[in-house]
Amino acid sequence: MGAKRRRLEAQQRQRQGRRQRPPALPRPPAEQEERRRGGPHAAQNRRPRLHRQAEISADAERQENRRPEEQMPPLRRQRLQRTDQRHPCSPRAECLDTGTELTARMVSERLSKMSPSDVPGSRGDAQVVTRFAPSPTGYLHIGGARTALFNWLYARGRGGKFLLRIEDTDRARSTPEATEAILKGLAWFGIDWDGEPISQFARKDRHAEVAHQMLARGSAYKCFSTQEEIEEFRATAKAAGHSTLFHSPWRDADPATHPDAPYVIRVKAPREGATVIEDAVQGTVTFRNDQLDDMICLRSDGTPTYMLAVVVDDHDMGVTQVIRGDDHLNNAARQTMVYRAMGWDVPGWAHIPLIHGPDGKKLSKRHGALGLEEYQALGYPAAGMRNYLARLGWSHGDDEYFTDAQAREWFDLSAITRAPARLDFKKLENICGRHIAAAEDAALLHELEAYLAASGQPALSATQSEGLARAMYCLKDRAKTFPQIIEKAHFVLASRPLVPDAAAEKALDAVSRGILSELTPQLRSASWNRETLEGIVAALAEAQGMGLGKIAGPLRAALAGRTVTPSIFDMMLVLGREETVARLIDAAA
RNA sequence: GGCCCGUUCGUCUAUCGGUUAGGACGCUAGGUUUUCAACCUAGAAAGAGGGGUUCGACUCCCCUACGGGCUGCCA
Repeated sequence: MGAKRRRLEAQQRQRQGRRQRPPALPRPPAEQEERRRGGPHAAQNRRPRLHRQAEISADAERQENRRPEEQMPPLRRQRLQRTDQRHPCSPRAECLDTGTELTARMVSERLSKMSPSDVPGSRGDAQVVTRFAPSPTGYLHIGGARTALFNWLYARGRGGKFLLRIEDTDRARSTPEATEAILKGLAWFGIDWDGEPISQFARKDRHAEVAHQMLARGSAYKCFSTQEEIEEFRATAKAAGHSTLFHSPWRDADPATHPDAPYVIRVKAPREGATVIEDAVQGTVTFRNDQLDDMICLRSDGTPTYMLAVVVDDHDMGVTQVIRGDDHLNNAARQTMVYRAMGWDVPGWAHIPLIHGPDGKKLSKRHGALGLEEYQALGYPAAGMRNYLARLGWSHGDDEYFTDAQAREWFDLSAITRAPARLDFKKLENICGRHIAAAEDAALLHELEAYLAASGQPALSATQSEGLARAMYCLKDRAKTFPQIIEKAHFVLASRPLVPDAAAEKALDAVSRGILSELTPQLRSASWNRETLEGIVAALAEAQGMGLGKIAGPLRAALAGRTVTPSIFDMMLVLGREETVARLIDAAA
């Protein structure tokens, strides 16, 4: 309920933010800076904040949140991770030791080794910087593709930068193949990114460095509690019906009492007050700090946790808006603690709802296509996918069909819906059909050839390709997908002698064949243009005392060997006199 | 258990307290038509439930129900 209102407020704020950069209300320096940099958030909320702040503890006041990460396959990803992850045999340390070669080869090492300030989009510029941060553990999920699209549209529509970061810190599940699949998927989708993709794993030393800086600043501490102790605590708390948030006994311990044992570094989170997330999509979301625990930043093996890595990377990359799945909304509050601990500006947040299957349930394998490449293999054009996906969960008035340029111009975080949307293949097809009809013939042919390759079908011969190019004009306005173009293009892809399918066979009965043979001599001497051909066929129909429809059926069957084709006149024009006559003779025989 | 988010036609959505609740996809019925697609006309189709606030709530507040997320030395 309050949602809508919040959204409206956010919109207003956003509008203001865009017009008048500097925030209207007084905010802490850090926030102002952030607002100046970012678009949306910038404005985001501010209004309720004043009151709230009064009741929030001093250090909780500048909370905002932000942070990125994430990526995509929100839906089932969690499940997979959970199961995989809890696997007893996935000790991170081991993976780290032996997994070096797992680093995706497509992820530039050079970049990975750059110092933070060399990373594209580094602070300083006032421009918008967004990023897409997928985990290379599989294909590019359709939901992830949409997240990438939103980030891309937002940045590109504002002259900003769109970066790509591969979250490959899970050495056991990350593979170079998956990274490649993701990059390829994005390339097909038509989304380009600035600079080289960044490997999160390659930045682990920087993450550790930040963890130690927090330690030095006193905003983090060493915790020597063992996992067994923590588990035991949780079990007991749960049994007693209490909160399972773990409060480390080492939080305020005297360093002199520190044992010589493995430890993790935890953020010293505020325990009073609240952390407020100003989200461009979700509105103002408040979390009581006593609901947040001292999350671990650095594991006992010295590797960073996702919560830390994501914040450090987004900060170093200069990300101004974090647009990700709403399954991370809670994380935003926790990640905010790291930003505050380091004294960094919190980016603008935008947690978008996930995509559900046609039945309203979380998208899963039983819904069919999950990976973007599957959609390519199914024959949907990329432009149509972009349009459809952009419109799913986001709207711009009554506009349903639009170009990339319009999407970039119109896209706005405040117009994103907060409820999850379902995939509707009928509408997807409708939109795709419009894009195919509007596409240029040559471009369509290229994409169609890519479709054939992606779906494992044989490539076109030079003759077929040439024929398709000539026929495209009469194929594209009656097909919604590439398979449909192929179907209707059978007349130009097949060569004599044509083998009619059952339906076409039926149309070529004895009577029909007789009529066709009367047509042949007339066509031999006709001038080959539409008017003449239409006149000849119409005259023949009249002479036979039948309508054009009666004669078009057999003619269609003879020319294409199919019953679903372009107009018979278009086929004759594309095929030419010689081929047309030859096919009629074949059929009449 | 605790915290957070969500809920308008079948689906995607519009709606900034006052509308006959609009559009699109899909569907139904007609029309056009050389098949398919397209196109034209018409139609069916929605505010989860309950309390408030208000002259007036889809819009604001609360509760309930249902759905989702988080609650890890996962990301």
